[in-house]
Amino acid sequence: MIKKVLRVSKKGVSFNVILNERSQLVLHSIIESYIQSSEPIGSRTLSKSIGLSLSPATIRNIMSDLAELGYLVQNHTSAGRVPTDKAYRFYVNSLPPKSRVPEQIKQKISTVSNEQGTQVEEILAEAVRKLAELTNFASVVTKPKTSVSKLQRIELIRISDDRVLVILVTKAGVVRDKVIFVKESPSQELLNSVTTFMNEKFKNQSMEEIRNEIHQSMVENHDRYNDFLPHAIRLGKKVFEFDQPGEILIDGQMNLLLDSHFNEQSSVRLLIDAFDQKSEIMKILDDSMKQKGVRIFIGNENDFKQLKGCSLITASYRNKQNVLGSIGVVGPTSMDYKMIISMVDYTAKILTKTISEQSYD
Amino acid sequence: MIKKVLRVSKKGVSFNVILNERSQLVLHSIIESYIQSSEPIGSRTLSKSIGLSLSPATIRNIMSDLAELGYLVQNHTSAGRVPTDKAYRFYVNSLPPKSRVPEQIKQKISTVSNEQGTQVEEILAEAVRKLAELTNFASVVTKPKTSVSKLQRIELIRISDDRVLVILVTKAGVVRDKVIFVKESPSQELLNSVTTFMNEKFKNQSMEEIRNEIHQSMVENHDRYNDFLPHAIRLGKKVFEFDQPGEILIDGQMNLLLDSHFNEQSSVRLLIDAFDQKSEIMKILDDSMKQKGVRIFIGNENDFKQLKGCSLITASYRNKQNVLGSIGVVGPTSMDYKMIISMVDYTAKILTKTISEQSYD
DNA sequence: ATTAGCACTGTATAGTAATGAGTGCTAATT
DNA sequence: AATTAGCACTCATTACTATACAGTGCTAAT
Repeated sequence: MIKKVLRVSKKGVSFNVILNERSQLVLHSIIESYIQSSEPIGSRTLSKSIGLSLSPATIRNIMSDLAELGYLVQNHTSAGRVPTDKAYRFYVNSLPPKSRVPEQIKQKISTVSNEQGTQVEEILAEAVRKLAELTNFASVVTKPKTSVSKLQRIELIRISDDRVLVILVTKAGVVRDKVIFVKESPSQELLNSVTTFMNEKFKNQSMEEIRNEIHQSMVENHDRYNDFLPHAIRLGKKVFEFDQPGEILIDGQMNLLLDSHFNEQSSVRLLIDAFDQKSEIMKILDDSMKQKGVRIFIGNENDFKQLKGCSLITASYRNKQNVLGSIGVVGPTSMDYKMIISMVDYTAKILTKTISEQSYD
Repeated sequence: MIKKVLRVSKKGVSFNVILNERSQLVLHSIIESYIQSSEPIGSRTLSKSIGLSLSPATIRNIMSDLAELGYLVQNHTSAGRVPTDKAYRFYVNSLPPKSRVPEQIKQKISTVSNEQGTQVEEILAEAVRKLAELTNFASVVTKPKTSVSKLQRIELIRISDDRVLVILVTKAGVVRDKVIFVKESPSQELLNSVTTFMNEKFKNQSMEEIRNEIHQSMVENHDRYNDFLPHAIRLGKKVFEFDQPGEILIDGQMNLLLDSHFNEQSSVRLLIDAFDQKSEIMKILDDSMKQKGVRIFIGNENDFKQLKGCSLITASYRNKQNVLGSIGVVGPTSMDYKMIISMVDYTAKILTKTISEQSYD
């Protein structure tokens, strides 16, 4: 027992040792093998498959060390060892920053609709579906945040005495509609004036900014203007209260249920609930928007218990001006990271390209 | 062998005999018991639980007859018998036309949003979710058909040189938007004229009618009018090409995967595919729109193989004028029909009520 | 027409033994 | 000092057997 700890601790000062090259290689091999087969690999087989000519016994020693450092666990005494989240983290960190996407995969992803006139939401739906299909896991995408998105056009349409239909078009090409209820029963003429006014005033501002500005106006200009403005402001307030929760598209949850890694345990229920709630997943995705490139969340790294045993690979997509949202894949921690990462990355790029072309500017 | 057939055939002329009362009662009991426990019931247990005092042996004889008539099957020699689709059909037909919905269930369903300003689609989403949750099966609803729905308002908005945003609002309260591409780069003034024109002309007509009328106009008025009309017509044509496929919302597919009736067999894959395709399910739902009240499709009755082992309970919902769509539940053939039927029925009614209130007229 | 009784069938369950993959440790080897 | 061979041990998996049991079908008795 003590002997082993010594053997390892000799390599460095701290116990959180940087593994020597050989250990790294062994760990790497174990992980890749496990990713491929989903089965623990034994010392003998590994000794053959690995490049170095090491005897099973040596490998066993190394594995024992790795276990002690928390990279591997043993489900029961006589079973092979299985990588931990820590191991996967080590693995993805050691991965080359860019790996090539196989040409055929590229093609399949590229077919994400570049037809003219496709709505952003449809594009997202298609992307997320493709991703789920290709990876055989679940895939997730956030819709463009209206709050950061800039206003392209607003329209108010009277549809009945007490109802006004509001249409917001953002620069990102997202159309959003909502019926608001009003007591004043405004005429279409009034609405038209308000519309023109708003389109002038709020041109090129983000929803967030507009909302703030309206809030300001309500405080400052209270009862100071003519008959028209209060109307406009009151309407405007309602209009920009546009806050939809759960703006997220999911596809391929089924894949997870059918995946051998999950259907054994009853943890599936939890996972489903996680998808149902959306909010937690949303949080992670939002988080990943703040950063460029691919982000990887492994197992318990996100302190969201329900995703135990899952990894999340995400990448953000944007248009010419803004980061709009992020798209990702949820799968077992033992997923094929190389492949999934490159797929997500590539899909996000295609999304960015397609949506930029559709944007209004 | 022959003896048994005789015993049965004596009761009536044809072999598709109307069961005598006692046989009906036995069959009924078997089915209800199976629905409850999902396990084949033996002659002894049945003999006790059933009201009539019949010995197991007699029951066995009756069961044997029922089997021969195709109401029951035996999975293996020494197993109890299990109801067939035919049995379920018999069962639901014998059910009283209306059964009460338990008060607490009513309450849960009733909470389907009656807030003002909720969009129809959100209402549907909520209903279908509730239904899935309460039944623990999958639930399905078709969105209101735009084609039969009457036009409330149309709006054309220029958002860039070559793009026009079309907003259609139907009387049912459904808002639909689409970006169409135009070569002529029409001014907003022109669009406004077209809008006014269309709103006048097509008031209170169904989409279907409008489409036809436009088609007519194109043939008849070819080049005969002033500068404006051709524009309008050409635009109009594009506008009313609005034909979205797969207008269907699904919830609770997961429930089916987790249901003991399905996760054994690999037929789950098929079921999932069925949901993915949507078109077949759509067909059944559309079918059920044509008829009032609750409809029930048991197992292979719909000649749609993928739904083997499933039953579908549907009911249509409407607004004041039209039947708009239908909502339903998909579950195993051994579902609790009484309960599910009343739930679907009640939900459809609530939907009708809620949507009627939201409709514009 | 109904029922009691008995033989028969096929599933499910538990217990047992054999197999085998894998480890941990010790002693020998390099 | 690091590596390796060898051996004992553990534990999951599999196959096999025996037993129990739920249920039927048939025949003969009521």
